[in-house]
Amino acid sequence: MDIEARTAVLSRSPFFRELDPDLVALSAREAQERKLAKQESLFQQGDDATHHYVVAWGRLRLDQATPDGKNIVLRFMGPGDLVGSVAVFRGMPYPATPVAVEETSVLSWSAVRMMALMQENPPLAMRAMGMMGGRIEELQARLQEIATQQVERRIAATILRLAGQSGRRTAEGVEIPFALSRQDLAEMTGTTLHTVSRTLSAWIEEGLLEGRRSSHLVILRPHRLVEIAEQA
Amino acid sequence: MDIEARTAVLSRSPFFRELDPDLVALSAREAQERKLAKQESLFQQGDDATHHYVVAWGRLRLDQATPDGKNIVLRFMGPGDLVGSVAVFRGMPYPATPVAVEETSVLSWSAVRMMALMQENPPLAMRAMGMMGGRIEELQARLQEIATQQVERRIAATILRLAGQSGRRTAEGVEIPFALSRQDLAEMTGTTLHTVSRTLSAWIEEGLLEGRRSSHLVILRPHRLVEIAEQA
DNA sequence: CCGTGAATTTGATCCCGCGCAAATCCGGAA
DNA sequence: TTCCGGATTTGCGCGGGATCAAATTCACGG
Repeated sequence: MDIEARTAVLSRSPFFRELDPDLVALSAREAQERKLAKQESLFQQGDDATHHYVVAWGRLRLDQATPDGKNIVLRFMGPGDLVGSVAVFRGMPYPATPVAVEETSVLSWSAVRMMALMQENPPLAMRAMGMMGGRIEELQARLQEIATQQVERRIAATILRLAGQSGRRTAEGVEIPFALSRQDLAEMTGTTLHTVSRTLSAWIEEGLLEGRRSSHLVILRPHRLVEIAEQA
Repeated sequence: MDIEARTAVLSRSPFFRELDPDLVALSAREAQERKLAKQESLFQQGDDATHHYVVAWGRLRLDQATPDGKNIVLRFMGPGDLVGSVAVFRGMPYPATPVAVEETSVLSWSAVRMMALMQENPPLAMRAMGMMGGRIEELQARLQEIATQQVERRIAATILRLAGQSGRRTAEGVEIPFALSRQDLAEMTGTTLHTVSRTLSAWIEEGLLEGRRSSHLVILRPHRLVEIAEQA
């Protein structure tokens, strides 16, 4: 990817968007690019946090392994999303593993270099805080869901959240544009793939969704899904 | 509270600790103090986020109301903790309500003033990011617990987390130095007060804990509690 | 010191969703 | 085209915790 392409990617990312063009250009020039094959990890949970990354294109799934061998999906990340920064700012090892769910390209900067960029460009630091704040609010919302709502509502809310973050409007409805397994949804909602499968089957039956087997999910009746997510 | 007392409070807070003394003194001088009676709220969920706060003394419980009238406890905050900043950085309304569980004093700064302080003092901005990162990791850990572990383990983990954040070593064990109801624990762990009550009763019976009724909880055998939290 | 009410404890029952098992269905490799 | 393996679907029975109920027990105001 040449510098222009990188600059274009960065200026579209929520992190650099509308910041000083010189800063964006400089950052694009200094970034290292890395490509990941499907299934490949950007780094491993527990590794020292040495770099900040921004997804250029593709899709990552952020997995957290539990001490007892289970796994939960913290989130999916696409173009423009910031990866690894939380750990770098804390000076702690990465708390999760980002895995490419399709071929993916990321740009990276070393911790020290990004620190310097932020110190020289306070607006960049403000952006980083805004993004971390967004992550906190998302996590709080999910915690609230899982703590108070039944499985069906959580699955609906999770699908809607994914649609809001990455959904693409198509002729039939809103498509979630990447492979999302029943297992993934189970690990995002704190349930089992069995329950997710049963729930989605019912919804597909009902004409609410489309996406049997491994095709991408398409929400045919978003409003109805919102009703399920909010049902009193 | 006079300037010296404020300065002392701030220099002990994780937010200002070991930063430039002039900055700490300036911040202390500019802060507004506000006292809250027991049960009083600092602000309401949904209010515009206009100020950053640091707890000087006392204790706040951060509550999040769900759309369907339930409530969850996001965390407890004590001296040195930062309140409200997440929302201010996002430019969104406060997502939760901090309620004083005992008489409490907070220091505050307007959003613009704090922004200026951070832009002039990058290390302060870095601190803020570190603290937000800590919040993110805590939320991720809780999400993992609630998504994968049984209630008993979650309650144990929650008590241990509170002990780690605010616990005081006493002759008998580790005390959680504020009123923490069964209901509070239930709203932190995603269960009901009934289940919490049963679980704690068993632990008290077993000599693991102390704190029937509304006295403060004391962990008599922390190691045993860790075992429960980590039981395979 | 007593009465009142909220917090806690405890009991009994029910049911959502998990665990286990098995069948089925594709996607892709050869 | 066929075969293989992982993903998905579906059935069934049990159990952890929720729900519904009620009894206790303190803290506290008067």
